[in-house]
Formats: sequence, structure tokens, C-alpha cells
Amino acid sequence: MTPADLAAAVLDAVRGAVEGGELRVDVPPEAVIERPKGREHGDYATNIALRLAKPAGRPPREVAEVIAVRLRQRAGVSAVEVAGPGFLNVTLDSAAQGALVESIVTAGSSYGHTTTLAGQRINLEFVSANPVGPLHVGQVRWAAVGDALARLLQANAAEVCREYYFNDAGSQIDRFGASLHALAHGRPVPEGGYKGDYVADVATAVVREHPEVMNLLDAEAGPVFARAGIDQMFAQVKASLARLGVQFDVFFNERDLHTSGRLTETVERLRAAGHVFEQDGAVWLRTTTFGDDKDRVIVRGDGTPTYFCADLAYYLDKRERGFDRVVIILGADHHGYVPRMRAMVRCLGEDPDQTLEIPIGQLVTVSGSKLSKRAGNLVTLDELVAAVGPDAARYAMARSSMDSTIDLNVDVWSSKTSDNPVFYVQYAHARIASLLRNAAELSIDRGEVAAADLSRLESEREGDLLRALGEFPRVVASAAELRAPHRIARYLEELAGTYHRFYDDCRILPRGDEEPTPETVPRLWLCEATRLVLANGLGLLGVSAPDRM
RNA sequence: GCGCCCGUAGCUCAGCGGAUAGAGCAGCUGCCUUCUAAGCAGUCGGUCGCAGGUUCGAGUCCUGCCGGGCGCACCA
Repeated sequence: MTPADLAAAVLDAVRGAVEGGELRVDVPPEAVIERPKGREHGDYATNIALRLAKPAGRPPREVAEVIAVRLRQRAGVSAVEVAGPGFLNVTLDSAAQGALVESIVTAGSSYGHTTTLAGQRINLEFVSANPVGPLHVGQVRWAAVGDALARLLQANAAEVCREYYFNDAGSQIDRFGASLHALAHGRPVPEGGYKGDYVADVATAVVREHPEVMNLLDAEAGPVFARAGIDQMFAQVKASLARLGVQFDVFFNERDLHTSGRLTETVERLRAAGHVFEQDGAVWLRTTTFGDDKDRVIVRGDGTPTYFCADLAYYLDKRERGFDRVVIILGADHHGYVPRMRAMVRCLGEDPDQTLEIPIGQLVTVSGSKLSKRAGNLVTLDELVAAVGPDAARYAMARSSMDSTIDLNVDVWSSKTSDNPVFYVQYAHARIASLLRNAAELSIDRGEVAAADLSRLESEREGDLLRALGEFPRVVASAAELRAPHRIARYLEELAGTYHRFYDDCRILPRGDEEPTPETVPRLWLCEATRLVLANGLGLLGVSAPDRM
């Protein structure tokens, strides 16, 4: 019996009590099943009686007792106890609990997937770094979290498009081009230009590939250098992302919005909606109507559109491509953008509560001896991946709540010891894989999972492991709903620990010349189920699940 | 000044209004002739920043303060 099955059973009990006239209350749409911390609170617990007490107008423990009577009659339920303020503590019989293993093994790589987001089309934008420099550690966080979130949403049946907004227009690009041009001619970088070794490298590469640019007049050289330099950077960005194993479905060029007339269309649409006014030669959007601190310029006095204008056109483009939700992951250094963007979307006549979501992630710093000598400089994605590898880089970024700043200690994440959480989890997977190989060598035939006597899995450690495995679908669904991939990582660490304790306590394979016991096959299936969940969870984070370490 | 985020064990951090607040690391004590010791068991460690409030119940929600991070452009 899975937790979901139990939830259904609890709701049946409530429904029965209502129909039998023992309770007067609306049957709730769902029951929350928790895994209690201590074994003395049963295998599973639900607080449904506490939640129904008020609407039913009766004390929680009384409500609990009514539900308990019916739940006790359920097949597979061996005991139901009313405890504390009104919790129902449920104990399953071992056959019902062991049956979970069969569910997991049968579902295989889809175990943990749900359909809670079926039908939703989500556009998920992340990273979107300007093409004027290499990706740095901060971008690793958005890449890791964004990709994990995409996988999570897909695991809950949403249709997801991973998108990267490539800012190849605007004043930063102009300055980038001017900087490259200056460096190519051995001149100093102009005021406000881009410095750093990489800029000179890009300039050199541009000249090497397009020698004719050296003959251009100063007036026309900037844009040519910019274009060529951006191509260079774009290739670098894609290569860096590939090193991390992050793939995008769409790289969207800002330039296309300018050349396709989408910007003027957007301005006209806003003007028609009556939210536009002109002042000091510029075109403004009256975002204060919808709670913004101040109104925003969308077309400058010199006739060029601001990035707000492009962002709005981009938003509309996504909506017109059929996405119901536009999700944009941003760093905390851009959080001021959120109220503005929401107000602007309202100006378009849309409801941002329904269509727009902007998760904000806090910033990343790097410490540890391997890279700290670069303190003050930006650490790049490539340097980080070279130092700790893609698995650790992704896991390190994905295991913290987006609300927490991360100080990434390179020494910890590059170590091959238990200090390093990603090794702890991967090790559990490798340990199981090894065990299963050994079983094969001993010619132990697991047979069909349906034929295994899973009711044999009745020791305390086995029960702990079964309950942990049963929680996985709920963890996946809530992590997706809360946009919190780190919950997957934390769950995996806990599951790995639970497995190690089981492993330590329960002998699985026969030793020496002993014969297999009746526990051998059921335990092997339990191991296989655990391996599947670890692999599925690591897969959601984009981290490998090695068979050997 | 205004806004967003954070403040939980020595350190790094989990904790979807529920039961006695957890994990890893660090410290101390044990466990490998047999399935990966990259593991396990035990032990030490807390005024959940402070003060009020909401309620059957607050680390979690609200208000105010203190401390830290990040923002408040005709830059992106």
C-alpha cells in the first residue's frame, strides 16, 4: 500500500462516516499522509481529524475516533491509533507495506512521476546571461536549478520549454563592440567599456577570423566587432553549458524582436490600452496604475526602445507561442524587476498571478583554497566545473533553497569523502549496484517481483526504508509545486542514510557457502527499488547515478 | 529612506501551522578474516536574532525592532 493508497483509504473512511451520519462535514479533496519521525507513531500519520474538527464542530480526538473505527476495517491496515491532539497513527501489515516494492519496480524509471501538472504549457527561462563575458558561478546556480526545475515540472506531466534569452542588442553590446574595436587596434578600452583578459582574447579571435575588420572606418567598425564578438561569446556560452550538461530548447535572440517589428507592435498595443504617455521626448508606460514605484520609460528620447520594451515584447511572444505560464528565474540582483514586470503585464491586460512567475535566487560566492586566490575576481563556470566536476557543481547549487545565499566551498565539493553530500548519495547507488552484481555472480535468481514474498520485509530498518521510498512521489510533486528542487536533494540524502542503516543491519546476500534465506530475494528487490528511486531522484537533478565508485 | 531575501547546534544548512526542532561536517567513544568503512552505532551540542500579537497549537503566519546580503536609471 502506497501513501497515496492510504490517503484514498482515509478519505473513504471519512466519506463512510459522513454517509453513515457519524460526521457532518464536507469530505475534503485530499488527505495528507505524513511519515512520522518516531516509530512509536506508527508507519504513517494523518492530521485529517485536526483539520476536520472545526468544520465538523467537534473535538479533534472525537473526529479521529470516528474515522479510526472505519479505517481499522481496511485490508492491509493492521492498527489505527488516535494520538496526541488528534492524529491518526496508522500501522500497516507487512504484506501491504512490502507491496510498495512491487509498485516501484513495476513503475521503474517513471516511479515518482505524477500527472498533477498535466496540460500545463510552461516556458521556463533561466541563465539568460549577456553575451559580453564568460558564464560565472552565479550562472551555474541558475543553470543547475533551472534545469532541475524543468525536469521536475516534466516529471509531473507539464510540457516545458527551456529557454535562454540572448541579449544581443542594446547599449551593452555597443560598448562591447567598441571595446573589442579599441583592443584590436591596440588602443585603450573606452570609458565604460569591458576589460579583462577574455575581452582581448575575443578581439584577437575576431581579427583572426575576419581580418578585413581592421580596414573598417572607426564609425562603422563597432557594430561589426560587436556582432563577431557576440558570435564568439555565444559559442563559449553554449560550450560551457554543455560541460555542465544543461541543454536549452530555445535560444531566443533579442535582436529578432527589434528587426521583426515586435517592439513597435508592443508599444502600439500598450498605447491602445491607454497606459502610455509622452514626456521629455520619451514614451512612458504608466505602471504606477498597477502598483509600481514609478512610471517606466519604454522608448527613450532618442527613439531607441528600453529593455523593458523588449522584455514585454518577449513576454507577449512567449504567450503567443502558446505558453500558459511564463517562468523566469532571476538572481537577487534583479529582484527589483519583479514588481515592474508584473505591473507591465497588467498594462497588457493580462493577470500576472495566472501567467507570470519570477522565482528569485540568492547569490553565490566561492571560497576554498583551490579558487580563493582569485578572490575579487569572478570565478567562471568553466573553472568551477574543472575544479569539482559537473555532478558536484550541479548538486551543490541545487541542494540549497533558492532563498539562501550559497558560499560554495570548492575544497568540500571536490573532495572524494563523506564531507561531500553528492558522494554520499552516489555512493549509496554504487553500493547497491555492486550488491546486485554480486547477487548475479552468486547466480541468485530474483525471479519476478510479483512472485517475491515481500511480506518478509518486516524488520524495523526495512520498514524505515519502505516508508522513505513511499514518500518519493509526494516529494517530487511538492518540489515541483513549490519550485524547490533542493527538496529532492535533501530527500535523497535522507534516503541514502536510511539505506545505509538498513544495509548495516540486514544481511542481504548469503555469506560463504551458506544457502540463501527466505529474506534474500525480498531484500534484493528492496535494494533494487531503492536503487531506482536514487537513480530517478539524481536524474531529476541532472546528476549521474554511477554503478561503480 | 523604500523594497526583496536571510538570521535555527562550534561550522554549512534542512524543516508545506502540528507530536520530544533535524541532517551533514567538526569533537569524543566504539564497529571491517564474509555484500563497497566514500559506511554504521553511540556521545557532545539549541533562549529557532529580540519583543509583542494571531490560535487548540508558531521555527513556520502578522507587526515592530536589531544584525547581514541584494536592489531602488531614458544600464540590463
